[in-house]
Amino acid sequence: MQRDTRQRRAIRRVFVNAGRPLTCNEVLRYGQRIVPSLGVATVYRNVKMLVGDGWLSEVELPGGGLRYELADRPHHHHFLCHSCDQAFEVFRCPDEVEALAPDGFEVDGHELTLFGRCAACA
Amino acid sequence: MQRDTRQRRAIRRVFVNAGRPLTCNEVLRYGQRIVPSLGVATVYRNVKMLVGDGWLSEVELPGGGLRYELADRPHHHHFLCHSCDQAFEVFRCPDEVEALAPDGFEVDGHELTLFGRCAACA
DNA sequence: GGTATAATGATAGTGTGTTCTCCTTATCAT
DNA sequence: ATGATAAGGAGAACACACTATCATTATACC
Repeated sequence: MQRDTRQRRAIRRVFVNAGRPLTCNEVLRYGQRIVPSLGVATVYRNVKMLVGDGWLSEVELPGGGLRYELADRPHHHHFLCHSCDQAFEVFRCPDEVEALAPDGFEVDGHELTLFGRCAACA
Repeated sequence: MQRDTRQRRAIRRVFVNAGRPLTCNEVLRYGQRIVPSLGVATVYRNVKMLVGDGWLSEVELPGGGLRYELADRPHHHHFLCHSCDQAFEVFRCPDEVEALAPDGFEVDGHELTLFGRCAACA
């Protein structure tokens, strides 16, 4: 069975409100504003489950540390602020990037990450 | 003082021969073909030192795990094979990627990673 | 409301990648 | 060749991100 707990609702709400990829740690911090007792294990468990359900998708940006975002977002890329370490979405995408690979290489995806300072930090 | 040891020469040679970004583990494995007794600590120590000297630079690709490559390479991007987990260089680059950032964001770098299967794995 | 049990949360445990310790070895200036 | 000491290597130690354990709590069905 699947129960609709306060914690799970809080975690989903955190992602909907954030509108950017979040680490489990960020989910924990933001989630605790809604449900103060929220624990790490619950965050990891639920994030994993939501990925399994196809509601979240994993985002791996340079710099390590898995992040997660809503799975239903249109194709986009990311901006990583090296001041606050937050990731943001970038909706413009250069065309035909996948044609850049050397001959003989099969491309099935790409990730473009811009680095710098976000609007809040700049 | 700085001594020119067999180990250090081997590590440099590994990078020159590889022509692609390497993890410390890869450096260890390849280096041991030249100096079989080569140990992990030595690899980490020397890689760190070579980065400090500006001879190597760090490459952070999605998926975690720091890689290192020769610092004097011209601007390029990377291809990450999800079959053998090796990284390769991609020398073509879409222009003006840094103009894609949202307003108010200061961009000072970018990383474009293509995913797929390398020529050897495909 | 009562009950079965899914889910939580504190904490211990795990795994992986990296660094430290410390004794031994090898390099280089003499 | 000798000696001072930088560097190496084995293994212990560490940091961290994540997972498992298990007693307790809360949900949802009756």
